[in-house]
Amino acid sequence: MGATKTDHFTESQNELAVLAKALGHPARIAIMEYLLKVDACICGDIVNELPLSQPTVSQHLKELKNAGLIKGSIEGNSICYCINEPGLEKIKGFFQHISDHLAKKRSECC
Amino acid sequence: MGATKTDHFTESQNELAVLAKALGHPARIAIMEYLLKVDACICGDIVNELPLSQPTVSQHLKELKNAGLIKGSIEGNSICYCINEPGLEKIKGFFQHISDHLAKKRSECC
DNA sequence: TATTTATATTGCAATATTACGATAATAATT
DNA sequence: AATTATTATCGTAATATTGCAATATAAATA
Repeated sequence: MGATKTDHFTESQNELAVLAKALGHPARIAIMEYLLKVDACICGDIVNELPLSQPTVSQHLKELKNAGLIKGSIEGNSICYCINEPGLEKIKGFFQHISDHLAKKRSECC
Repeated sequence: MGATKTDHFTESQNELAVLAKALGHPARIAIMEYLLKVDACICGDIVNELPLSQPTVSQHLKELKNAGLIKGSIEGNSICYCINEPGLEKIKGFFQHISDHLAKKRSECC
């Protein structure tokens, strides 16, 4: 055991879980916030912003990229990272949906 | 190693990471969706809805509760679970914030 | 072409997560 | 009081994640 039973859940559920999981680490939240703060593509000084080694940061960036939350394009000998909107909209939509639903039904529960 | 360096990040970053991590499993997404679908407190048939054993589901419910995404109150000999709005609003706010910010700056990036 | 700069990959140790059988705990019912 | 129903906890095996040193890769520059 130890492996998630992904094939027992819907594609949508797995997809949302992948997105949420990618954000389930403070370093990756910090990366997203930093990319947002600088208001543009940022070419690699993310390592200086975080209290983690270069290989570790690189790994976190890879996970965010795999999940579709950021994208990186080669820019000379450095890499330009920025937020990938479609991925973000997908997970935002999930919370919006829940929130809208709750607004209608608030009184019935607990 | 293997332990997250939580003390190197802000409280807000850690808090968001905890919420996102709690949703980083398809079973826990499925639980949230189910609680939403039934429109009310649900007394324990979550186990029947999921392709997982009772102890495993109980563990997932505990994680969602610890993260503040659901709440459970004792109702006779069963337990009434439902979505905890404040936790949900917190993580929704994070995505809303990013989304709003991106809407303004879209043209500058990538 | 050698060197520097920037990022990725590999390998490994420490720790965390996932899943479930067995069992415990609690309250309702008989 | 014994039984049943419902949920939680313990113990444990399998797998995943986290973090970093060492190393590799790739592009710019001297």
